[in-house]
Amino acid sequence: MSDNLLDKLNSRIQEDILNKKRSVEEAREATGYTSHEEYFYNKLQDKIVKALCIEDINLEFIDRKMFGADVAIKIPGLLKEKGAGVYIKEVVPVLVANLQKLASPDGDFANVEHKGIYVNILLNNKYLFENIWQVVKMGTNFGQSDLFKKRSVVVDYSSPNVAKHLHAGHIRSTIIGEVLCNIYEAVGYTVHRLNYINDWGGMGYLIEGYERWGQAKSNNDELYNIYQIYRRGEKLAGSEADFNLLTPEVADELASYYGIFSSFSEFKERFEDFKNSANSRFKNLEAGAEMEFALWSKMREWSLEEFDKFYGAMGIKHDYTVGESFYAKRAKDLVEDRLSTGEVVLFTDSLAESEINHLKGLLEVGELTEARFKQLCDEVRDDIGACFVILDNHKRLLVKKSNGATLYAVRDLAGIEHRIDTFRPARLIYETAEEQIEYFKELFEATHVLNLDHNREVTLTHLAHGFYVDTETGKKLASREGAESVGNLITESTKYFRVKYDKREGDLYHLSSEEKDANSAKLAVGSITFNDIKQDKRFAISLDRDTQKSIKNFEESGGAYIMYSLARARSIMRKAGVNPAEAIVGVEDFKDMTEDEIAISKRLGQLPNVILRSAVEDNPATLANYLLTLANDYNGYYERSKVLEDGKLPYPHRLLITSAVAQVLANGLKICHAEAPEVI
RNA sequence: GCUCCCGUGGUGAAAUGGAUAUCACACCAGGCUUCGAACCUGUUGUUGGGGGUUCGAGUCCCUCCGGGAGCACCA
Repeated sequence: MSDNLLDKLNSRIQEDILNKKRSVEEAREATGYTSHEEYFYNKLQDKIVKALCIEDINLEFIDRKMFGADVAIKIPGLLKEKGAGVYIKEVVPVLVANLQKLASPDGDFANVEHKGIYVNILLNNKYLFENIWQVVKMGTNFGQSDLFKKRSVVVDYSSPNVAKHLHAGHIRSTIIGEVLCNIYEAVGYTVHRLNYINDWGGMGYLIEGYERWGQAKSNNDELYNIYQIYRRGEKLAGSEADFNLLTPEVADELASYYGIFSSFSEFKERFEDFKNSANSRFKNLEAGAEMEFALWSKMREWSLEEFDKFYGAMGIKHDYTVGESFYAKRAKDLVEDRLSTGEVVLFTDSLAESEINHLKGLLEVGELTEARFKQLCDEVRDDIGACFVILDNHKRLLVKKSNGATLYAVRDLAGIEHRIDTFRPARLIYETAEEQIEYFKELFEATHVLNLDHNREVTLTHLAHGFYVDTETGKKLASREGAESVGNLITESTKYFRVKYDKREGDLYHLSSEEKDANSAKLAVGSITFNDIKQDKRFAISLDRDTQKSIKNFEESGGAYIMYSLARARSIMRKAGVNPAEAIVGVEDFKDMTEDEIAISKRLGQLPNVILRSAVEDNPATLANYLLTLANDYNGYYERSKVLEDGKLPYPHRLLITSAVAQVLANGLKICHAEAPEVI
């Protein structure tokens, strides 16, 4: 064991990770699994598969009003093999004949008919009603499945930077990541939620900056200031044109940071001096020097404190918070190890020469312009002396600078190695903004070149979400504006809902002020979440500069709509005051089920498969849209069919349906990270 | 310039290659003495252009047009 402070810290972190891993696994096992085979939809499919002796069938619930049937069967494989003409004329009639044997007025199927490429089945209402029963009987387990049992997945989401503020992009990553974790858990995965903090690259600048300009304010704002000063200096030192645009005031301000200067070259010198000090700070930090290490530890804490406020308000809890620093040492070793095996390559003059020859070839066949060719050649020459992982198509991933320092890419590779070896996951997922798409593609390719994924034993996935964009300009929000939104979003949104509460009248709303606040916060979190997940994650979400307008958009995203529907259903159940399972005794004839009830029954039965689809497609929007549709179905039903009349229950089955809808909405919302208040 | 992503009503979105393209918001017209009106009912209005593959295309392929992002020895 080394005396290096960082090594000591990291071995403690490693121990924590292993302990936490055990408790995550135990918690998963303790939760138990719900068999996917038990569901109405799957039993129905099984019945049809057995009757037809064909495995590859495709079932779809359809609208009885429109098609006069409830289920449409398509057999894609056979359709393709035989061709549509033969399939319709010869195959479908046989299928229909086979299934018709099962149809009877008292059985499950009322009628089977041929409609083009489909076989349509009309179900008996009593059979459909079993579906509703199943929801009520399974309760909170309804929707869960065991399809990915005994497999684990590591999800890396949120991933903020020390000394920077959380910006709008982090909100999306955090929300989408969290909901995806819930979805994976619902289909049986053991899920490891991981937050990767960028706390290493650039820390030399922050430490040196803090020593020079710090005001001991001990928070993330302070660090962000220092970071800004450094960035301004770097930008000016890099461009004489920008330097010449300096106003005297700004020049004076910079002089107070970097020292007096009277020309561009002098400023460059001052900045160079700062940079050199910063680099030696970083070397000290890496070596575990006490002063630098102590300051770095504090800085980390200041930033984490700020991030935790947001996570706390959103109710997000990662299982592991791991810094880039955790992988720093392994990253260096990884490069050295793989240099010796030849998987990491030192870019030499002769390699550069052959690369330039390749570019010449492209120039000759006209794939490159002369200017582009020159630019690429310069890049190739710059790369001499640095180390790379060589990828396909003449791409290369930089892993070690010519001055010997490693880069974030290597720490990411070390991170992948560590996660794979620690968790042995079936999947390793990164949820970030779309700007990193290319980078992750190369990173994963390098992972495979180095065989860190054990011959693709692990599926690596980068999920990219679109930016929040400014409604007016259509452009990505600047991070400063984003930071402001994060600070305000939740509190402002909570206020917005609180005002609505105060406008309410009636017995239902006699809540204490604290209860109203707590419920408003739930509505705020649920609405913000829904706004992020209701659409395909790849798309940009526009955020108005006017916070009030943004909040209005959140409400309209549908989260509040679903929560309202649920609160109303629950209210009816409270008023009825009976357990639906008891009320239903005696209801035997469901011939009178309305169109609404038939539609709702089929909709309810889809939840398990909707969750499964969300999991397989890594897309929370599928689930979110399903819940919106169900809430919509239910609200229409609510208006048309009363459950209670004068406090009595003339149609007990309506209470059962209400109860089933409430259960499905509640289960779905929970996965969507939106907890509905009892009273809205 | 090169690479990637996206074009569906006025707006934001949905739609394993399949039936009459669905939903919300907005607009307009109705509906609370009625299980909770943060709701419901109704009206208007849509697959960027052009080719192709297919029995069948919003979905797949080509091309053009439009919007966004990435192209650091930064993270």
